[in-house]
Amino acid sequence: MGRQPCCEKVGLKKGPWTAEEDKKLVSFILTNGQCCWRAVPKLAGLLRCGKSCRLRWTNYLRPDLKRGLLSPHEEQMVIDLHAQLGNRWSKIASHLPGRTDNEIKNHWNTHIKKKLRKMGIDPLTHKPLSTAQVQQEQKKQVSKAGAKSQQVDNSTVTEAKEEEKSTLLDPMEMEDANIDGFCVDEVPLIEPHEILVPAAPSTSSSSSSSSSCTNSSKFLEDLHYFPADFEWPSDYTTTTDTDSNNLSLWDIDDFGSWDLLINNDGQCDRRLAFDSLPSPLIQCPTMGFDQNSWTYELL
DNA sequence: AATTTCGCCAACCGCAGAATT
DNA sequence: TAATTCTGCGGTTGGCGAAAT
Repeated sequence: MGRQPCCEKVGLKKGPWTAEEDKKLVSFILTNGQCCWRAVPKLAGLLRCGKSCRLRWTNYLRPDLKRGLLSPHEEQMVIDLHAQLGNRWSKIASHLPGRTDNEIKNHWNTHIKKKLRKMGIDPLTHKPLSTAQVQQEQKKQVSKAGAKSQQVDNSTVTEAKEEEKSTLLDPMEMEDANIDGFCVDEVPLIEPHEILVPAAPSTSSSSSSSSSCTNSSKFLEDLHYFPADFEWPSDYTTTTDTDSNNLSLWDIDDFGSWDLLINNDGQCDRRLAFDSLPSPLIQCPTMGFDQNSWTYELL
C-alpha cells in the first residue's frame, strides 16, 4: 500500500502563472503554512499540480527571495562553490541566502560560463583551457565579432584576436581577475549592508530590472518596502536548515491573512497587504532587500 | 517599420532517494 | 518488506523582450 496519487494529471493548467494564481498560492501558504504540496492546489483553488505550486513558491513567491542580478561577491561565491561542488545547485544556493538553485543555475549558464571561457578558464574544471580550447574560443569570439560587422578587414580581425588574447589571464592572476572581471557592468554595486531593508517607499523605478518579466512578476518588483522602523527581533530565528541561512517563514503557524491587492482590472496592486501580522516575519542578518525584492507594508 | 536573431529566465520534465502505508 | 507517492534536484526548453538587420 502506498500513498495517494499526488494530483490529477488531467485538466491541470501549465505555463506562466497569473497574478491571480500567485495571490491564491501566497495567501494559502501564508495562512496555512507550507505542508503537503499535493493538497495545496486543491485547497488553494488552483488548477495546478502540487509540484508546479512548489516550484512557483520556491523559485519565485517566497518572501525571502532576493531579486535582481547576483552581486559580484555572490558571483564569486558561486564560482568558488561550483569549483568545490560542481553542478550541485541546491547546495550552492544554500550558501547564498535569498537565492534559488534555479536562479543560480540560470545565472551560471547565461553569464558566468561565458565569462570564464572568455577569460580562458574551463567552466567545468575551473582550470585554464587547453591551447586548443583557447584557440577554439577565440575563433568563436572572432567569428561572432565578424558577424556583427560585415566589413571587417584582416587588420580588424587581428586586433580582435589581440584583444581576446589580452583578456586571457595568467592562472596566477585569475583570482583577482575573477573579482574584477565579473558583472561589474551588469549589477548595481551594492554591499549587503547597503541593501538591507531600505526605508523609502518604492516607486516602480527599478533600474536594474533588466530581465523579461511575466505579468505576475512585474507586480512583485513593485511591492512596497518594510517600514523604516521595522526591526527583526534577535530571538526570531526560523532557520531550520543548519547548513545554510535559509529562512523558514512557513514555520510560523499563526500568520494573519495576507492579501495581494487585485484591482478592478485583475492586475495586482503594488502592495502586499496583511493584517494581524505576527510582527517578526523573517530574521536573517545577511538578508538584503533591494529594489527588486519582495517588500511589504504593515497595515 | 517590419522582421529576424539572440539572450534570458520561468517553468517543465524526468530521475533518484526519502517517506509513507 | 514491498509498493507507491512525495520531494528535491539538475537538465532542458518555450516564450518573451531586446537588439540587430
